[in-house]
Amino acid sequence: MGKCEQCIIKQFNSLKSLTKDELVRISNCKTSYTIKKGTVIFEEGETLNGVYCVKDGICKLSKLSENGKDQIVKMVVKGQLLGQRSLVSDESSNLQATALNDMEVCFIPKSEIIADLQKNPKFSFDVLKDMAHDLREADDIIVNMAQKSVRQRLAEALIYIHDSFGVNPDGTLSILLSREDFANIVGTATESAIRVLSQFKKEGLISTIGKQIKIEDIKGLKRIE
Amino acid sequence: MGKCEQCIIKQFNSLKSLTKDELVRISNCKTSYTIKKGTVIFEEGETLNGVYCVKDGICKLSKLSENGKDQIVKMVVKGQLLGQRSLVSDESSNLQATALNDMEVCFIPKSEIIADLQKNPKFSFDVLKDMAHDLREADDIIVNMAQKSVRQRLAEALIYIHDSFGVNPDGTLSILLSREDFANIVGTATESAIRVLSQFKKEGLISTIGKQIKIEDIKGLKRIE
DNA sequence: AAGAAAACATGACAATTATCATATTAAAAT
DNA sequence: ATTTTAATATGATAATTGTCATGTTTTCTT
Repeated sequence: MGKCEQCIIKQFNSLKSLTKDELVRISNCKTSYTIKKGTVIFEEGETLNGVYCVKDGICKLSKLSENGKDQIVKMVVKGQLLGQRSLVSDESSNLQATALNDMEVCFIPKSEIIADLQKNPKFSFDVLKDMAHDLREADDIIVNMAQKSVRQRLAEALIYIHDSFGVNPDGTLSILLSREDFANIVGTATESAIRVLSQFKKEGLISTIGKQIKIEDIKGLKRIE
Repeated sequence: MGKCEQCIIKQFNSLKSLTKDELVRISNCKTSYTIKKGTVIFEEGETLNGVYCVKDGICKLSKLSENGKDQIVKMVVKGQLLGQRSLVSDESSNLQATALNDMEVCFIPKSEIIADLQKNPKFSFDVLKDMAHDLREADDIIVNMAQKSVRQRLAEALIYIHDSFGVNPDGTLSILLSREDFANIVGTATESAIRVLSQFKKEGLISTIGKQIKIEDIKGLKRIE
């Protein structure tokens, strides 16, 4: 029983519906990679012929807009899959994936898994549930982007990162992002993100230890309007 | 062979993978409705126990934000399904559906179609493809909302409506929206939407016949930065 | 350890967008 | 047909956010 089998089950929780045989076969043809921080894993427009299973590290999924800014749409962490949509659609990727720190991934060729998707209805129904959930999340992001201020969006981004990816033993956010990354998550200028974070600090909502951010008053952040 | 069978095949183009037997059965248990303009078909938080198949008319899918504004996330027209996600997820709807004009719909109970989704792998794979496509579109909207100006977003909304839903014989957009609806699509104040549309008119990019809008210079709209 | 480069920070100002006030016009109701 | 209501329009102003300049700190390189 390969290590990939366990890894894959945890994340893409749809994969729990695969049979043992299916998992073993997939596990056998995986390839492991180490990806260095800052590396572009795949680019916008690139055709993916498989999925990456993230064993360790974090990456961002972003899309370049015409004004040259890179909008971060989603972050993928240890225990999740990268490039799921390539399994289902023949279109090229609409997003770029970039490692935010050193990563360990394993690659599963599309050819290995697509037959399961088409033959195992329970499996594909589970994947469907996953996508429906992603779609719902995307709706929420659209509304936030359209209706909320930079201050609100940044507060929510901090809360989201805190709740979804957790904190280090010292209470700082476990994911270390540059100010530019924060700007690209909330869709604002880097200077604006810096200013708002400074403001949060002055107000005692967050504190910083070097580049690390610690949320001091999560209720206060939630109260921002 | 019921009329619904044809209707359903056209739109949710995933339904093409259903067998004839499956379609006939579904067709038999459908219920037809007439929905008047302005009617709320379902609300945010409501649990849907089926899908609506739009035979005629248009509706908007929107989500109320905390500031009281209603962000339009998607528009559903004749030949499309409404509430697909309820088939797949047990979560309640995150969106509200409101008829933009008088509509003809038929309702298919979830119980009738869910078994097919779980037993017919080709069918559910096709649905999966559809959702992957929707997700890609949602990414694009997020980037637009985050990175583009109101002027750009409104120009793109006009082009989108023009290209996706077509025009009347006199060249006006076939979908008639209020200025407030336009504001809620691009995520801005009603006054701002009105101002930008007036500006477009002054610049000769669009013209108006009453409330109807006609695109006069689509290349000009696309050139807006 | 010193220098170069990148990231962070902040001020000054411009551009964009929201809000409030108030007309004007169009649509609906009686 | 006339009143009432809702939608459209526009000005004035405030608030938010972006851009450019510049300085400081941190990180990386050699």
